[in-house]
Amino acid sequence: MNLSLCCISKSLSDEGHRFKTMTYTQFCKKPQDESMNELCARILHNFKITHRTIKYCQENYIQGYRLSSSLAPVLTHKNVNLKISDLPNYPSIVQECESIQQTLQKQYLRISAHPSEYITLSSLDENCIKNSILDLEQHAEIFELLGLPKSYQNPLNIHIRQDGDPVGISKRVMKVYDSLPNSVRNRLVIENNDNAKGVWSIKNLLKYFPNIPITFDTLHHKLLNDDWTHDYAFHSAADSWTFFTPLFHYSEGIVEKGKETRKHADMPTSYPTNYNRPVFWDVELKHKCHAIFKIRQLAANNL
DNA sequence: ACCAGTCAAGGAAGC
DNA sequence: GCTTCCTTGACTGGT
Repeated sequence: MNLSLCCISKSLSDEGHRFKTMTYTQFCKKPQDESMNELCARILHNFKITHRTIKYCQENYIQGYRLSSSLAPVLTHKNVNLKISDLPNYPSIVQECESIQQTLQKQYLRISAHPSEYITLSSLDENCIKNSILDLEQHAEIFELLGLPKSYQNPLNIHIRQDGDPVGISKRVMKVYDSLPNSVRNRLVIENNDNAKGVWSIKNLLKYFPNIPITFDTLHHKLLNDDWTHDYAFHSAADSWTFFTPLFHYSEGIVEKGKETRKHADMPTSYPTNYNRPVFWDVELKHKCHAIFKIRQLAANNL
């Protein structure tokens, strides 16, 4: 079973290896020089934490890693609008990324990313679209820095945030999609969602986005299955990846009043089913690496 | 050292 | 139609 760690290793985090961040509000509170120096230092630090986490995955035979979506905060804010390559310490960041590439060459790890939940390519507000594209482009810039191919082997996964008429929404999304740079478009995949009155089930994603790989998320599907069984949705989504190995999401919801909610649980009680197909699973459980180890154990016990 | 409040996004959902 | 919620982990400032 190919399992993938999402952003953070809880073990490393507990040892004090944590990402650093900065909000736009904080950035504005101090003189620009001072804030920029601090921001650059934090971003470089984040690449080093990423490198450390990648090594952790390799040491523990974890086959995939989802990059944090806040490696380089503030830069994509509309009033800042900087690329990583604009930073004064860019050479140091490049150096760290080259070092990460060397690490990746020693032992394969499938790298992916899940840009912000707030990305929307269907918005009627042009500024929202613009901000979303900036965010996606920054992710692509990081993938390029890591020397990753522009393909679904290293996917950028997003949701269709907006619910309503799927015809109009998909039309708007595809118009933006066609304008995206190759570095984003060639990696972009779409995940099912689970809003109570939502339309973006696996069934509808496949129907309205027939040429884009669809990410099957087990928990979202439980909450919005649109009359498709788990195995039918799994196989249909897997087929959409054609000759790439699908990267799916596995999670379990906290049970409240006898009902499974969309809130992610800390640890698994079960494990994902592959139906004998090759699949990678991002493990979206809060205890991160510990959840991965538990899934392995549960699966091994049932062999 | 610890704790509660803050931060960011844009659409959903509730009143 | 307006307000609150969602989500996350780290930052911030007060004790």
